[in-house]
Amino acid sequence: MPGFDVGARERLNRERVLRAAVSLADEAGIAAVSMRRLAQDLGVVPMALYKHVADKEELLDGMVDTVIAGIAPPEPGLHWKSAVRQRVLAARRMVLRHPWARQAIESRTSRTPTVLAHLDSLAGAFLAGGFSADLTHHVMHALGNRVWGFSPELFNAPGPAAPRPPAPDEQEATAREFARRFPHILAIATAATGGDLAAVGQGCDEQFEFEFALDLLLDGAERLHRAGWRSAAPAVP
Amino acid sequence: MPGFDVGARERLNRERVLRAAVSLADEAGIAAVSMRRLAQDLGVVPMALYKHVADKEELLDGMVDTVIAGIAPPEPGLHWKSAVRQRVLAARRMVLRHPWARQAIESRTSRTPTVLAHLDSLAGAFLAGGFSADLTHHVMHALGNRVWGFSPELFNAPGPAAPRPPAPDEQEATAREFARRFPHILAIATAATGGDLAAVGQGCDEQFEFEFALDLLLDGAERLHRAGWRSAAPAVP
DNA sequence: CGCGAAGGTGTACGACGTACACCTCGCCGC
DNA sequence: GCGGCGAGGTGTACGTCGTACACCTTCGCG
Repeated sequence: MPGFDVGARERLNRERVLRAAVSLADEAGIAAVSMRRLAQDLGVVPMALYKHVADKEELLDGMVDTVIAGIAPPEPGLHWKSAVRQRVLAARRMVLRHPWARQAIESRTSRTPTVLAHLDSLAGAFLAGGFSADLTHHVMHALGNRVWGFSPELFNAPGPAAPRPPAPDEQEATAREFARRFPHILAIATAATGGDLAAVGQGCDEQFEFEFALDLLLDGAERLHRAGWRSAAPAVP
Repeated sequence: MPGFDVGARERLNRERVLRAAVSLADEAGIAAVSMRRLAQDLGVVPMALYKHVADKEELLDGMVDTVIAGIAPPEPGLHWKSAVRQRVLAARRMVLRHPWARQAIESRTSRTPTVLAHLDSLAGAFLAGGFSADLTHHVMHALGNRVWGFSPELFNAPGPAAPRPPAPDEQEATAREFARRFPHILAIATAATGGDLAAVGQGCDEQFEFEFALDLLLDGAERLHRAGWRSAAPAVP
């Protein structure tokens, strides 16, 4: 009965594919995003996706694009530092909503217009604040991945599940061994918990670390800017 | 004829496996490192590798370990800043020798003893310089991936080959469009080449960017240290 | 009404990681 | 010498992946 299929799914298009992929990644992790699984979620045969997306790489690019496009622009008329800060923290909120985005962004190689637009907006804030293009360039590099709202996890990034919970006695032995081999790590890890040794395992306040680093960099930028920083002149013509 | 196979390959062991994997990655890229291909290089059947390595994850961990273990420690008795700088730049030389290491490190989730030893040594330099554990902790986070000798590539990381060389006329149109949509990017990209528009495509001086960021962070750290920085005290007991 | 293109299908191929059962040494105490 | 035992290497097989290619269906438009 053609024309009668009540629940007939509407046609696919690029946007529906990307949104489904983002949802799938949100719910089941980026590793679960395979062409086959995604097609299944869309009630369609795997090869159908290839009519809307060149290949899996482009799918990932599109997913990253989709979430980056949702980063809120800062209010207009802000001081450059606040503008940058707002935009970066907005990016961070996005990354916290889509934890897979961190890894996806890191693995992307091409720079799509959406990605460029974000970078452009950030660069624009510095330039509007009177920074030289030169200094802006270097400061953006100094920010690094923080422009995407994340910084690398230096210490713990335990996967879905920790390998195994050790027995209490061997845990004690392990801790002693750790303290002997990596005393400085122990010192700074303990510092993060205010001296509470037992709390060391839980990692640190990521948000604080992120803002600490962001401010360190922005303050450094401000100091250079005020000091009239310019890159060493190349050989004069 | 047992006992007669003149060129009999000696037995495998974990180290031989890891070294072969590193060589393979050096020569053919990290994507070429599959259990099957690696086994072939070693003249052995794929499953043989599993007697020396639990699974592919552990292989990658081992490869990262192998190269990190080769990072030169800084000379003793250095000022903290020089010590950190030397060790980080040594890490960078390692990453430049093994370009795949960047991606591999980023994708690793577990922190092996070798990895911890590197971090510990770095933390130790700050602490020996009189930094509080607290400040050291935050500064290490601020350094982020730079402790491994790389910073994220904000702009170009073209894969093995650029997608395709556009015809000159459409290139001109593309450039005009780019300038219209991303004026700030254009400004800072041009700055990096000293105003040479034609040279924009080649990216920037990565080494310079790396050291710029590193120094920005280290100088910021030094300023905080000298100012007697301490994290906001938690509610007093 | 008919046709061309856009969108969806079915089948198939060659990778990949790795579970599991097996074989084959080399070394050990006897 | 000898029996056996454990570490190391093998063979086969399964399920998953991305995607090439030929095909069919549906829709919009002249």
